[in-house]
Amino acid sequence: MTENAQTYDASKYERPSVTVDVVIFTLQTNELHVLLVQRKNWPYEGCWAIPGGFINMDETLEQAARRELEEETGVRDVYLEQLYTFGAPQRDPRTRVISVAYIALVSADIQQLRVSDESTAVRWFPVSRLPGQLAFDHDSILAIALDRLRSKMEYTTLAFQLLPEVFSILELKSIYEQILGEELDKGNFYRKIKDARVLEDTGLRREGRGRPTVLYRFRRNRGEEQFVFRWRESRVDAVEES
Amino acid sequence: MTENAQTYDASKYERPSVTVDVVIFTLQTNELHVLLVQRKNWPYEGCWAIPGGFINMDETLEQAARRELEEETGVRDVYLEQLYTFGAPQRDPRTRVISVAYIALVSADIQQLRVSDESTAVRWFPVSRLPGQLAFDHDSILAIALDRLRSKMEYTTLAFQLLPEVFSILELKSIYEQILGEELDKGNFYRKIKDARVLEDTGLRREGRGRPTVLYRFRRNRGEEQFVFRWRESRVDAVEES
DNA sequence: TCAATAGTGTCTTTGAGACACTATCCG
DNA sequence: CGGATAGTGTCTCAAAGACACTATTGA
Repeated sequence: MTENAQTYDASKYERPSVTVDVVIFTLQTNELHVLLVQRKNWPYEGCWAIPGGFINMDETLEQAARRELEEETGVRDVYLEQLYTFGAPQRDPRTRVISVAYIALVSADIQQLRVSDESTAVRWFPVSRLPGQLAFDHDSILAIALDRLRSKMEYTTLAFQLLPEVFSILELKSIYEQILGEELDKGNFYRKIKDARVLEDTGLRREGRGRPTVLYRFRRNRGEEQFVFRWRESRVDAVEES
Repeated sequence: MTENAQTYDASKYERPSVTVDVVIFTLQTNELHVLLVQRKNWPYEGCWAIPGGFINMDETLEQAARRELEEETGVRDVYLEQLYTFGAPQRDPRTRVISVAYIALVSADIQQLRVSDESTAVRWFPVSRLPGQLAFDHDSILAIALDRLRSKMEYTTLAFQLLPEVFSILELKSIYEQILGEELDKGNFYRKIKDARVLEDTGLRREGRGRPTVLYRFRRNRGEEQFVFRWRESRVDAVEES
């Protein structure tokens, strides 16, 4: 029988490595994109992968994720949430690596990338056109991240994280459509958003070919006014390790 | 700048320990209970804690969770799902320990416990009457587990995992009430359950003081007939690391 | 005035909740 | 019969969806 955590002698067991991987989403030209890095070394040399790295002994998991995120994109203070922890024994051929995956949502108007020392490239890819198979089990991490994103869109204000500071209601609608992969009724969308009272008129207008657009910003600090978006019935966000 | 995962030299970094903790729920005398073990050694000697242990290098996280579960309860083949990963640097005074927490639901009719070598006791506690403060950050792990359980009850068939093989509709209603902490309307409950077509009449009846009860079993293999329970509007299951 | 885009009103259907009613047993 | 428990029917109200309508601009 295995000894349990209660009489632990720190030096006694072999320890796995622990990494944090961050699936970073953004919206570009009205399409959902994900940030990938191209690996320079074995294993999966040349393959694209989800950015990540080892945790330091003195930081929390979330701090590690924010550090990775900033190293790749220079972005701070964005939405970040823990996704799932992947720990299949052979997922990394070098050694036992347990990876705590996070999702980050980066606003559409921020996009400076930094190629890290050990990658040959960093790029945004539309989620519908990925560059072949990803390294390690990153295909399934990404798939699970997308599921979670879709599922959370339906009952939170997550979508706002992807928009620039100021936007129109139809742009917001378009994000929902992008991510949910389905058309939404314009009238019903207007109604729902207005009823939810999560938007603040900026007084700005944007002129174009037709009638000018009213621009809003997201109303932060709505206090406890918790609110629920709901666009469809289905909701499945159980996650199974493969 | 930290080196990233791509040029990893296995021996180069200090590694954290990784444990799996399993929050095990069951239903006893119509009340939700959780399994706790009493610690024999430093730290938190004498405190109650969520059962858990170190992962082996050759097992998946889920296998480790199932192993722990079986060591404590002798139970196999129960519902198990990953909850969240806790990794604050000082959560364990001995060394850096990252803990992947799971939730397990154990059917009401199975209850043999095994006191592990390193605990002085193992016991079921009603979630409403816990034995003071738990060890480590286990209070917050348990709180998050309860939130998740409540939230998932509202749109999945999770509740069935807590029932014995055969049960009545009113017993099912009572589980929902226990976990959601609120009364449900009998008529509406009947309607919803019937409409959902997740039950199978066993042909059995149970006699008591009044009209006999029809007994059902959960209809497994409903194919793709995914279905949604929904009892209230609210749904918040975001999790923040403290 | 027309094309183009933004935004509103309204009817129908669905489903949740409240609650009163009926059913079947024991004594 | 009456008390006890199981189970059903039905009314109301609110929200979701479909879809037709109006509004405001530039060319």
